[in-house]
Amino acid sequence: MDRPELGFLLSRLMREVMAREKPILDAAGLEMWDYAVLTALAESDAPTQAQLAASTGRDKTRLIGNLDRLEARGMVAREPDPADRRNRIVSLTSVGAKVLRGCRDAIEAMEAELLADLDPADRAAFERALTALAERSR
Amino acid sequence: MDRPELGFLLSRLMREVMAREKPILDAAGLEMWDYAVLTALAESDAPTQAQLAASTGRDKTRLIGNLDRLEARGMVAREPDPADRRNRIVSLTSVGAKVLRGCRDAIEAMEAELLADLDPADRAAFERALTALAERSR
DNA sequence: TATTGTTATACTCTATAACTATA
DNA sequence: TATAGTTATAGAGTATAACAATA
Repeated sequence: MDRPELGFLLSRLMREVMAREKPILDAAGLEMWDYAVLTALAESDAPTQAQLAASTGRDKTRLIGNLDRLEARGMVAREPDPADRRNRIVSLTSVGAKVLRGCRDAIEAMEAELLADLDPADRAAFERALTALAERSR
Repeated sequence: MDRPELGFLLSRLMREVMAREKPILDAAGLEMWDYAVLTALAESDAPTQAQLAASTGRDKTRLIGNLDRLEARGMVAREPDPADRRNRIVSLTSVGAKVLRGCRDAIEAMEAELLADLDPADRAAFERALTALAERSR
């Protein structure tokens, strides 16, 4: 039979990674999307919610529920932009940054373990190629 | 900021691959899951539907709709196992094999194009590592 | 009684379209 | 009127549990 396809291999690996991330996020009381939002905000504040939705790939209406929960728990702040009060500037709070840091560390450790058995050269090439390929979907 | 995470990169790439596969499958009138089922059956007939569900990662009840459609279009056959008539042996028909072959060729071409820009050594390492990693999720 | 396949029900997630407040 | 955010509605996808046939 033929070599397995990229989509097949990726979905398999994706399932594995998500399964290993889930207990980490559960422990922090975060959903997968909450985590994606916090990660995006760690890079820089979002000038509008619509922009945050676009940058995370989340639907703008569904993003609201995540922000509501994260704001209620003090992890993000939403403030009206003084220049145009229709916009809400979304930012990470120190609490959010701390929670994010904890998850990120645990996830990095999980990834290191997942990749540990690979030949070091293969591993570097894998990360390089994956980064380059992921760039395409912009 | 930190290096992007595996999950982030994988989901990005996954989205790109799926976007590129969609028009190919649309042209054949197949859903993503139909294609996964045909692919699994190409390797070998499924002795039971439950087993086919397990091997494709699909829910056993939702598999039924896919099989209904594929059977109606003559792409798969369901016959009761003479040894235990509760079981349905699912097999690929010649029509199904032909449709599958067409999609597979188109998808392989799409993948080749997607990977074309990579350094050849990186590409080989990427495929090797991805295959090894996907193996873990069994 | 236990198991395979099927159907039915409820639940979650997603997408679309109204609504409000600002401009 | 146009846009950002919100809410409400409808649709697709998923999971769970009941059902029929066979063992």
